Amino acid sequence: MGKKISMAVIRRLPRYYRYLADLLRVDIKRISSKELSERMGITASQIRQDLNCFGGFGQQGYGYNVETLYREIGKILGVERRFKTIIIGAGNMGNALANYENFRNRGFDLIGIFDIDPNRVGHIINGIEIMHMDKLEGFMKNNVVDIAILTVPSHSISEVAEKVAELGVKGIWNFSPQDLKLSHDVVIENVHLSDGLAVLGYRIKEQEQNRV
Amino acid sequence: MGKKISMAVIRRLPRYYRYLADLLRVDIKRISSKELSERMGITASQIRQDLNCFGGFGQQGYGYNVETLYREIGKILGVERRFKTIIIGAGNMGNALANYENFRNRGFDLIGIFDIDPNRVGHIINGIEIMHMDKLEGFMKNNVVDIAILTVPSHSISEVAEKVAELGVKGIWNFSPQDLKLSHDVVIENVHLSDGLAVLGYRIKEQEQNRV
DNA sequence: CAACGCTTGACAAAAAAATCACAAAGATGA
DNA sequence: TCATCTTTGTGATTTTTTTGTCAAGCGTTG
Repeated sequence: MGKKISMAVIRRLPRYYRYLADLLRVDIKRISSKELSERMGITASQIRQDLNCFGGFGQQGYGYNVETLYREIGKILGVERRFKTIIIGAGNMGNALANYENFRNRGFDLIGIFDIDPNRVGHIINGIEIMHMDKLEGFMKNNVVDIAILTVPSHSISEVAEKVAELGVKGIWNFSPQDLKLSHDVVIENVHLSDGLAVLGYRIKEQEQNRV
Repeated sequence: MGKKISMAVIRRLPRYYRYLADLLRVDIKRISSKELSERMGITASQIRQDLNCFGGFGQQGYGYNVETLYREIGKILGVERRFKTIIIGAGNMGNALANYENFRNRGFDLIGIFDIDPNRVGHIINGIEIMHMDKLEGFMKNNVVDIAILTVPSHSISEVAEKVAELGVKGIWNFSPQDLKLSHDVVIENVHLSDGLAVLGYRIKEQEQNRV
């Protein structure tokens, strides 16, 4: 296993995974890179090359078996593994994420929700009671927590991130507009929703100009 | 204006914009590509090349004037322009987005929220009353709507998207896990939150293996 | 005001990513 | 069974993106 796979490929995998799930749902058993490429709007060549990074799942003259391919990509992404997950920050975004059913299907088990606001503590979201931040340390010493989803205000993001990192979290999903960088070797995914919106604005502006 | 700017560059602009806002906040007047590169964790060369796509904002021996650069990037992204925006789907995610104050600062004015659920209609989010989907068409004929944020369930996403496209929306910000593709020339940004989470899972798995 | 140091903008080089093209192998059908 | 058709996997090629380099220009200092 010498060759390392580029992030560009990895970031496409969830998309393949989604499309394959769609195919399974409508009971399509096999798919060629060509047909998949048409559905996804990328080149067949790219699909073949991407999938080949992980081994030859396809068969000449036949294509790919949808179920096998789905399972294999799932394995690569780690869907078979369960990640114990907590949410810190039970505001609107925390709420929305806590209620997002898809996460469980993808291997992420929500086991705790924390907030600093006493008015929120005690409320139940999606079957889980919101705990006060004071309880975080104790909770994390009694439970293995793999991932912390941070939906706290910008001004406290780095403090909270440091804390969960020290307490042994393996990954952080950061929803604050502030980029996170930690000394610990914790994997971080920054989301930055509004960046996407800004790009949307740019593209609209550009299209309006081009139409003239 | 012959040369076209690559998406790779565009997608970095909001990040520059954020960092510059941070600098302004702490009253830093000037910044060199070298120092900015250290803060952002990218190469100085890339920063200079990116910024140069839009014209020479910098000055030899001095660096970049933070405020000027901030304003210029804002202009490129279209922050000075206002986008009239509606949200369709007042569930948890729609709620979270409706309450996200940052949007207004970035040029996006929320002027309407719609939902199909009669129990939600009439409630007020962030000063705006949720209207029933039946009212959408009338609303869009009486108001210019630039952007529709779609936080509806997957099964109705394409129907709703088609509708707002026909009614003249210029951009769609799609939060459903389903990729959107329309015939109309509407600009679409798909979000796919859970893709990011899946990548986080992959990276954690990978790091665990490498540590062995 | 001259000399020095810093930093940009531009171009060149390198690296990474995407695409092309085709031999090889399995599927299909007569 | 055999010929034909389809489609993969892969090395070569092209394109895109990132990084490196340096002359030229500006600011700063004495």
